Amino acid sequence: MAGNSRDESIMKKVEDKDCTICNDYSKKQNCCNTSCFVDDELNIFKNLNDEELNLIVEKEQQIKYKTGETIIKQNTASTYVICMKDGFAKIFMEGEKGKSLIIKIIGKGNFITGGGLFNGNVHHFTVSAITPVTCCLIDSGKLTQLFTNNSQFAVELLRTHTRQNNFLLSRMVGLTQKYMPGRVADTLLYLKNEIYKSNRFITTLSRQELADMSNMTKESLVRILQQFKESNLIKTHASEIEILDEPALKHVSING
Amino acid sequence: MAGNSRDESIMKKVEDKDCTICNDYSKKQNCCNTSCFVDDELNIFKNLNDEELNLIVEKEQQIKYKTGETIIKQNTASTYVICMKDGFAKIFMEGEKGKSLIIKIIGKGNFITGGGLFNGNVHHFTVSAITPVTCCLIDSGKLTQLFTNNSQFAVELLRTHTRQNNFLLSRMVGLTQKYMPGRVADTLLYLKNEIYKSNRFITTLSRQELADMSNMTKESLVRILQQFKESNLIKTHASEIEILDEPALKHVSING
DNA sequence: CCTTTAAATTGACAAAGATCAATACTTTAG
DNA sequence: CTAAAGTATTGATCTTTGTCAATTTAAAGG
Repeated sequence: MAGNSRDESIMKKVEDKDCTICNDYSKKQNCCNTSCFVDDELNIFKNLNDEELNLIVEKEQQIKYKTGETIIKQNTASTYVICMKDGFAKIFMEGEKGKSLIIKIIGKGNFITGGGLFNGNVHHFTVSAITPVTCCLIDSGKLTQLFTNNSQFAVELLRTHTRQNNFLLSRMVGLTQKYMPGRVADTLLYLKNEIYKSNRFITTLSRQELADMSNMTKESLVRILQQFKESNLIKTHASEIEILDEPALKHVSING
Repeated sequence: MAGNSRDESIMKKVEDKDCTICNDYSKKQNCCNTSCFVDDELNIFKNLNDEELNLIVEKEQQIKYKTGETIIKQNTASTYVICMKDGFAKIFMEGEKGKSLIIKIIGKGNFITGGGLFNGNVHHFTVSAITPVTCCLIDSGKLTQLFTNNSQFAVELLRTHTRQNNFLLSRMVGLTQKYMPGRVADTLLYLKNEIYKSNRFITTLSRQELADMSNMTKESLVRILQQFKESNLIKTHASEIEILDEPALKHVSING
């Protein structure tokens, strides 16, 4: 969780440059711009025209967070929709007794709208950076303006929310009905397929965080990883994890 | 789960009448009509004008289900939004190994849109009647039409979805981070405050179903109820449950 | 390179919760 | 009213998972 001074110094360097987009020398950070939005199926802004896109990013700056910094704090209100431009963050809920439950990891191109859009704007989760993060904060008031003229945009937002809903439902069943090995298998497959997109990856997630994703203690998580290693399902060296036998992990996920 | 023949006979009688709304004697069931929608804050149709409301209910009939009948089956596609007109239903997920997790109970005035609205229309949960149910099935294609002209309606739908999202998040934390007494307390408080709206209620939910709401076995649920009775938090006679000490139950919910 | 601190791992033990089996109620069907 | 079937309750026992303490490994700062 502690700040990382090497990352920090690199960031400072970047921040010291003037805005490369608008060339306003009074600005020490890049502005947001339409390139902030990855051009994929999940982009809620994909149906907007240039004029609409510009309305959204107008006057917004990119914000940078260091590893461990809180981007959104649970139970506080904010009127931002966040678009991740670079880096990874964890979305998690802080329960009583200091326990955390990590709902998902977000990366480049992902949006965070879940909180209380049109609904009091209170966020029911905390978002914090697990690597240095660059993101755009878009005032959600601007979204409302778009609704009037562009119903396709509303459909897109609704689609995002039903998708999120279904994700939460399947996660809920997984967390409540599977034994520990099944839940750890799910976490590993999620990281491989959704986040790092590689069989072998170096993660900045600690064992405690992997445990928070799998709803168990760090000790239990370590023991399950150990079992997986002994069965040759995975290989690990400190923060590097390699999936050796995905079919077997899937089998554990379903039957474990 | 088995059908209830007394309920059935009553329903048959109702079904044999002609439509009391449109007086079309060829119809053996009531049509849907604008009175299907309860006039409260959660009504997603509250901002529609008469013309729009009529578009929605036009040609739709009320459908009746018997206790135990399946209204929506998990992993099937349907293009309906369901509006509950009478009775109660449970929304639950069927996991592997035959285990069920009841997400919530719905009653008069509630809508079911969660599934895959604008998103493939596949429902990720099963809905089944826990009492005789009357509901309207509204073709979701009609909703799309409304978007073009009424952006306020889109906002309303989004609001429903963010609310559902936040509900799922808090339920997820409750189910994963609380001990059994806390989870049972949550279930009882939910039934009292959200469903039956009375300290004393007779429920058609079996102990198994109460357990499915609390993520535990029926035996464990019974034991916790027994403890609550011994501590004078509740009183039970078969299917009747009475909350005697709500503050204490809330205390168990938070600290249990 | 060494010191200090944090993170990861391991083992022994305790607690929470599930399973299994037996018994007691309730409800339904005749 | 009574038998049969389903549901609820209880106790004994086993499994899963968490807790605590000790040890090892890795990382950060000088």
